[in-house]
Amino acid sequence: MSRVRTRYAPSPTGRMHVGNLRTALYEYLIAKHEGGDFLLRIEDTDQERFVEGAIDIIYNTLKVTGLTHDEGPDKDGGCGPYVQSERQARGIYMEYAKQLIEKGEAYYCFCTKERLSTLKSVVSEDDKEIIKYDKHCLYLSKEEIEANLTAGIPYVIRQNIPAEGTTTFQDAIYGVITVDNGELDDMILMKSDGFPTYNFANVVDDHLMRITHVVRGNEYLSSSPKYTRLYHAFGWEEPIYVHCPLITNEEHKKLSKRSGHSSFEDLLEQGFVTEAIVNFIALLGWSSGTNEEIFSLEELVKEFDYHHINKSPAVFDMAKLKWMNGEYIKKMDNERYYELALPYIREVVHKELDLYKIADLVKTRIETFLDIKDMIDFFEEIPDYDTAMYIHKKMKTNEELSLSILQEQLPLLEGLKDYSIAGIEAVIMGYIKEKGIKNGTGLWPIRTAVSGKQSTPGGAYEIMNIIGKEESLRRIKLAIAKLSSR
RNA sequence: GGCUCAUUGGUCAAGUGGUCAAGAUGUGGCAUUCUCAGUGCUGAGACAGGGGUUCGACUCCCCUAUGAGCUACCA
Repeated sequence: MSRVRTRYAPSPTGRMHVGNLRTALYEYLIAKHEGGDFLLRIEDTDQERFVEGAIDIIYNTLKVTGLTHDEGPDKDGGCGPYVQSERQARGIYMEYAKQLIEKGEAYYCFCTKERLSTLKSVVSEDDKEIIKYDKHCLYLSKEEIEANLTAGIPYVIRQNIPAEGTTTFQDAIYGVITVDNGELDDMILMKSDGFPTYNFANVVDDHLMRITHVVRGNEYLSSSPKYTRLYHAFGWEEPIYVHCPLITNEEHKKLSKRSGHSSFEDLLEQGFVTEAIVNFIALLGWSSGTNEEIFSLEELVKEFDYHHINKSPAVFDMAKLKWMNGEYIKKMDNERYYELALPYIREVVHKELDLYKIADLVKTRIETFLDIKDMIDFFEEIPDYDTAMYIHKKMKTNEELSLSILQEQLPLLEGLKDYSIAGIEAVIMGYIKEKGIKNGTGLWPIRTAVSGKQSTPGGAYEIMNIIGKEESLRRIKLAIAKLSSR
């Protein structure tokens, strides 16, 4: 068997859609699982949609996710160029298109947009249109074609698909699929601007680059027969097709920009880490068959068997991604964690506090980095809270009791020299023991007083230690004032 | 409208003729804890419907329903 070669062939049109990223991931995994090659090819045949900077996004995404390509525009492996506009400039596509014309498998078409539009027919009020080319130009004589060509009339080259018969292809996931040729449109291979369409360039390049497994989203399933016909027309061996199930939003519709989390960049902005994103999308449409769900890229390479890819569409479930992200944050080594978390902490904490300690506190409690802000804002400034917060049935405490507890603890804390967590604990626990009250009864008022929050990351000791003695006392006195003037 | 594909708990999913139909996430409860988180235990929750085939169907076939994708000089 020949060496496995897969390719990621994105169009530089903007952000990295998670569906595309998953395709890239699967392509990488299929290749690496077999020790094969993973190539990058830029499909920039649509000049209209080209977005400046999009290529950088592609490179950067592959880099940060670890999907390292073996060949590509920046890594020549002998199949270059790896950018379709450059290949177009070399006349590669036109050359092959002409081969097809000679074989009668394609033909020049000089039809204008106007004529084409008369072919459209509106079937229902749902503006569903059937557009099928009528092969008008297929019947042009050689002389007419020559005349048109020399006259410089714009043309496209269309694939010639017979009206009769059927076309069958095989997909590794969906099995054997057969369609009537009558259903297939004579699709355009070469556009009037001299560029190939995706449909054509893709087939030509996949062959020239010796791609063995073509992985793509299942929105291409219905056009696959046309590609099959192209391979047959050339007499080329078809690659193994691996069509992946669609990724949808909560409404079960194709994930689009409107969902707000359709791209890799969106997710990064929303506080997700790359490993979690990769892990999560790997599981959208694929399962290892075991109960394991947390996989590093290396583990995925080892485990990935594309035959286990699912057929049905998968909903992109943010709740589960968040959970998984939290798992990754918890396991993250501190150096990287601080680097990622500190910027978010600095957004809300401007005082001279030990931000590392705050980071430690939230590390096991956040799911995304965006969770940090609301969790730690009280370190900067105590919020204006309601004294009702001191009423807690389970802690067996209320406003009166809290007031007296705070009043009694205040002098003890004022006299405390060692303001370490252990030092604070010793004083407060000493008080609680002496009074013979529940831990919660003694601690609830304090934690509330220094945080002004119902819930906080960490307990009273940790908070007091971080905000320091002076600020702790200020907040406790404030609490006493609040409770007294109730 | 036509074509193609799909259909196991809310979601991701295991499962390929005989299972009390895994697991995860989410969700309810209990316990532990100064709150939160976490951890432990525990609960509820699924084979779209109808016909076949078979001794026996989640698993195979057909129909229906529902959903999705495609139907561009976009990919």
